[in-house]
Amino acid sequence: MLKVTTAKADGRVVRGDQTRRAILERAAAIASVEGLEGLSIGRLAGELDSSKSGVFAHFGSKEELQLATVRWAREVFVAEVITPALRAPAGLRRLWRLCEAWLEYASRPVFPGGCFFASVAVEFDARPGRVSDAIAEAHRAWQRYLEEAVVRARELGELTADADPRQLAFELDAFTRATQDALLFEERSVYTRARRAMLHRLRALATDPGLLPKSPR
Amino acid sequence: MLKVTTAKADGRVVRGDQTRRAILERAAAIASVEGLEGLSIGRLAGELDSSKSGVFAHFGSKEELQLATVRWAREVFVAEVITPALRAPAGLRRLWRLCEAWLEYASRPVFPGGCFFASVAVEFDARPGRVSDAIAEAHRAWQRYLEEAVVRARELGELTADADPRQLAFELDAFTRATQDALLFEERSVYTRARRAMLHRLRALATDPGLLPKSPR
DNA sequence: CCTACCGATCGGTAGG
DNA sequence: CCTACCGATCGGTAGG
Repeated sequence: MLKVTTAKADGRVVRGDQTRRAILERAAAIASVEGLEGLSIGRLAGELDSSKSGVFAHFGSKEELQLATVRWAREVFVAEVITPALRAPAGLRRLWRLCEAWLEYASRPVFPGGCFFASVAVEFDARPGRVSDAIAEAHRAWQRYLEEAVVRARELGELTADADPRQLAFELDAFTRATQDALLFEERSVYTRARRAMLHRLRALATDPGLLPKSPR
Repeated sequence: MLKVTTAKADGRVVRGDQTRRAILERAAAIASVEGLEGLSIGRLAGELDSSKSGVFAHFGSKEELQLATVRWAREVFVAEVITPALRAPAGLRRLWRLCEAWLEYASRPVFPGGCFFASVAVEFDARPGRVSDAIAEAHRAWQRYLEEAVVRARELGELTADADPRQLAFELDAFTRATQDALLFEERSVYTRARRAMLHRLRALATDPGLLPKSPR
């Protein structure tokens, strides 16, 4: 107990947290390219100029490292996509900003392998276990968030009453994920294509298309 | 040379081909779940009650095994999706059969991990090399095939002139791939959702909606 | 096709 | 946080 206090006092806990964050940042980047199974503790240590056991000690098992990486990526996703969209007024404009923020997040790219969740969701979709569950939960949360944004836009009368929130969220999500091809083909035009598809779909259901951008970029 | 002839005569080459096909069938099934990197020669041998070197000898390297598996999966895809659609008359009906055959292929499922190409395309999208190239080429061929089906339907006057083939192919392909969620969430309703999305999109562009199925199933 | 092996790397542990 | 190690498994080879 005294030791913990001492550790805090001399900054060791703070340094430990910074190291942990540095590990997770690198882990998420690697996993977006190589997958969460392809992510190895030895390689991670090598890239961070640390020892294997030094990395290992922060998590206790590979599965815990994977789970912590999923949680970290989720925080990045919220900061990059959800938070920026909250600056737009609720309703259709926020729904659109959500779509646009996703495109920016995927195309910048924030993770070198494109959207972290698009990559690992496919990797774990046919595997059982806690990591798969955590990925599925994060993915579902994003789809629910999109769906709720549709519901809100409809409540505000900015989408027609016959817009099916679950169906529309599915379609918008499908367009975002299809942009993963940009990496495989090294062709960025797919982001424009996704943007056009989303805009076209929303325009058809909008009561006031003026709330959406004018031209397909 | 004489030896080769003898081998043919006593059926060894035929048996070799059968073994090779059995290996590739299993390899494609494993890879759709674990990925083409997660596919190991040792595990493959174990599942086939063979020895590691017995499997290895058929391909010479892991990369050649991966390439042969991609070619095999491509043949399966053609037999399951392209060939059935050719029974429909050219134009909008064939385009629709193509979409429907894809849904059946993915949902049956032909591969335990869903669509083989949807799985490995994401796995290899940020990696260089021959395997990635082969996957990209197969994926592109499917998109081109969809696009050509759109062009043909438009030439026959069954789709309006303003239907953009590349854009429409992108959107239909996006809906097919979003069905991969069915495995992650263990929820088959996503196939119905994809079907509805495709049908809705095609109806809006069809000059005679009577060529498409009446009700969204 | 087999057994028997190679060096490298994996996740994880012991002891400090 | 480190070095040094464990058994298991990887892709690949030798020799038959």
